[in-house]
Amino acid sequence: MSNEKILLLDGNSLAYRAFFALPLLTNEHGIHTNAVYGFTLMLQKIMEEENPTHMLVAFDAGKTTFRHSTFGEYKGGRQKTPPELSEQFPYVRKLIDAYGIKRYELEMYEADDIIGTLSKQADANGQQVVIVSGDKDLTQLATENTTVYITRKGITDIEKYTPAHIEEKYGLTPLQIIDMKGLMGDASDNIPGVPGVGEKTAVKLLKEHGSVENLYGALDTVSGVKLKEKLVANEEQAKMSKTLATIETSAPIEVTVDELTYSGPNMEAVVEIWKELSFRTLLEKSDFVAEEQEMTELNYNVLDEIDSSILKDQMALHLEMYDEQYHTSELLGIALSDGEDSYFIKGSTAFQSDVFCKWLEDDSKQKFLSDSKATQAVSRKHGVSILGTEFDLLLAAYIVNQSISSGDVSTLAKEFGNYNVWTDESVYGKGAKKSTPELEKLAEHAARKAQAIWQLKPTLEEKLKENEQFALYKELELPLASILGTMESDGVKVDKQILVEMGHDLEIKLQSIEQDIYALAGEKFNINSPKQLGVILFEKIGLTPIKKTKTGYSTAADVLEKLASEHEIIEQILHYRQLGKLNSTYIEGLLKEIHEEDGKIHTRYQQALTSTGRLSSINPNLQNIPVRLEEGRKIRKAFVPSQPDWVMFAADYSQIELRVLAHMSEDKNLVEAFNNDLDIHTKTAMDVFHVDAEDVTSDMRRAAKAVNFGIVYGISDYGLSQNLDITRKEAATFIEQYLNSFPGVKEYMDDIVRVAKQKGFVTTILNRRRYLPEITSSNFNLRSFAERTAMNTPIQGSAADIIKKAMIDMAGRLKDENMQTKMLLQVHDELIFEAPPEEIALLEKIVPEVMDTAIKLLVPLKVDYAFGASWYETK
DNA sequence: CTCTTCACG
DNA sequence: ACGTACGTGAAGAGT
Repeated sequence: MSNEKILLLDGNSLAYRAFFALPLLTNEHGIHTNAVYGFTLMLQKIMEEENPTHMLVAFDAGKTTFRHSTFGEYKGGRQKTPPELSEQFPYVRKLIDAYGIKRYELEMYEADDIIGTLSKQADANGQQVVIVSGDKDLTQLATENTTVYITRKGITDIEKYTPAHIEEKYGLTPLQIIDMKGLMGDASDNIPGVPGVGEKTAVKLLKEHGSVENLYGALDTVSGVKLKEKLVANEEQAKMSKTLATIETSAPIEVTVDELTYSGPNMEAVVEIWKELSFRTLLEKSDFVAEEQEMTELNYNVLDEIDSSILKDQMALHLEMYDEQYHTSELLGIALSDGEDSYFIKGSTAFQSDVFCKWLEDDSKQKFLSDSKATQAVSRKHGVSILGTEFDLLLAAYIVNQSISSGDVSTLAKEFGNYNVWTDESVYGKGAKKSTPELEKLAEHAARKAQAIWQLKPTLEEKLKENEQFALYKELELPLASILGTMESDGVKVDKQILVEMGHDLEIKLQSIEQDIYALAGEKFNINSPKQLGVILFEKIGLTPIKKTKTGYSTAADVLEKLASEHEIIEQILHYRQLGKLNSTYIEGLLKEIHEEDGKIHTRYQQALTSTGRLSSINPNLQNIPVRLEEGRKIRKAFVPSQPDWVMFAADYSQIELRVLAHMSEDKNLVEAFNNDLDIHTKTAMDVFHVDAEDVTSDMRRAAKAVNFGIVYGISDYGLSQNLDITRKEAATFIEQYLNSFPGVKEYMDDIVRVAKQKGFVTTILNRRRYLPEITSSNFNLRSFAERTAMNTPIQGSAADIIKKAMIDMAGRLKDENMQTKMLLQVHDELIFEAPPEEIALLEKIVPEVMDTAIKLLVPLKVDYAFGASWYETK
């Protein structure tokens, strides 16, 4: 008996298992990773448990095997390997190589046969063998020395087949498993067996007769007329099936067991693959990486004051805040790093140093930051404007890959291969347990961030240049960050009194509607609870549910509107909802956000969040202040200029997305329509309905408008039918008519999807990217969604590029003209300013001019503007 | 912490 | 046949 242990793995079978057991995961480049990930987990677990001295992973080679000459339809009718899995096999092989494990495949033979041949050899040598597969056929190889592990549900749950276990489970010997397969067949390999004989019958027959051959030698003794008939009719097939199910144990392989020695992984190579595939959990858990992390030396000093000698011409700078809301958060300290040495200065003491403040304001001293907008905003709060922002890790990372999961330095650093930063959560804790750590810990945490920012600059800049996105980052996003920071810091004045009064009115109305609803329902309930409301409407009152959600009846507005004629309670509920929303989100919500000191609201723009390149606005969201309904629109009366007699000035792009579409598709009809400044919805209606301009009814224009929206969103007949409340067929006709009238648009849409499939991403006018891994998915839903996104993102994203460029130009122009006017808000296609009255005339000239010429398109851009005493009046 | 609803472009 | 319009954030309910 040898103390060697041979581990033989069925590579194809395990990769398949992993693939179907785990959800489809992808890395940032859209490569699917779930099979590789699952395979890795299996490998890790089994090696840890078994401690093998020899290892081999066997693969199937090619499509045909010697079994096909016995039976042409062997494995016939099998579904093609999904492309999401096929693309992962090269990585599985690379991974096995990195682990230092031998792998083998052989023309005309399956992985089973390689494993069978080797296990027989090893068995003869008296070596211990463990076979791992997801395929139960392999259990025929079990012997006293050989155990067969078959994966059960999931990826790490395993059933161990020894001869004893097989005896217990089926009452058969391992070799009789072959006979069992011969009789019952195997649907997945298309092995026919004897029709009508399943596992139960097969086992019973084999217990009596021992083997297929013996059974057919003694057919007379088989009880049951039907069964006997079936056996007689399928004798040839049964014998052939047995042959097919038999694993070859003397395949002409060119490796021997002795060559399979396993001497441990090359962890560096393994980690390299993990990084490439973004296996974050494994990387974090890995001792190797942890060691690597420990090995990194960090020279950092905690300073009480700043000495001019530490301030270099280039430095990474990080302001450590207690929480994300940097407008109000406590400043915990400042970290600096020059790549060699790092420093930490507690609290805001650094800002008391003249040397430091001068350094910050010196344009020739380059600062490397992460989230320059936040850094500058906090510094501004301490009376210092940072100049010389040379690098912003957050923005660079976002441009390289829009799907970065979070903005903290640790996450960003990990994303690009730097594991030397602790997560904020591990330092501060989370939820109620969140607290500031002791000084040393805090200092090292912040210093590590500064050092990582320093180290990552070259990596990120190289990637940006490689992708031809350096200009987008350096000339658009980076300068925009400063402008947004100023807008945030300036804030917008909100008249508290107006909101409070509106709130009182709303409360009174709400109470009255509430009473009406209770009376109509015959009982009190929580109107804000869709669950309780559903019970009242669809069970108590007996209305017909139109739509369901995962959790019950849908009570969404579009559903209720269809029921409005059925019962008068519906109208009341819709009104209650509308007013309730105004009161809770906009009155109470906004009141909570007004800063005591200045009576202003300071939203935060998230510049590295959306997948299209738009901004988003939080705490509070000022990009969704009501406008469509008059009752809500009144909220805008509370948004007023910060100085007496000043006015609010708002300018918006008209139809920017359709103009972008005209530009990108170069559709003649659409380009001409904009060049002639036609009403685009009326023009669309004329083409879709084949009527003259004067015969376009308001309904036709409304439908045309919906079609235009649909085109921008990535058209689908279903979506349009829902929006217009028409049948899918009618919607499909509209779309067809549209695409006939605008053939360039159709061509563009087809092209963009094709390009997305080929490259894996789509781009905007300024070369912003969005990766769309799911566009090649075999899942219809995922694929369709990605296709619509491919059509929409270049349009929405290019529109975002344009207004961002306009904001930079606008800020420059206001400065050049020495104006007092302040840019306050951006709402995707509009800019809101506050201005002294004497500057209005100039604004009327320069705002449209600057916005129109931000980026030159094939068609003109059009800007509408208005001004008044409050945001409400800018219409 | 997820789901539903609803506000905006 | 599949079952969806694109992009966001906030509030309230209920697990």
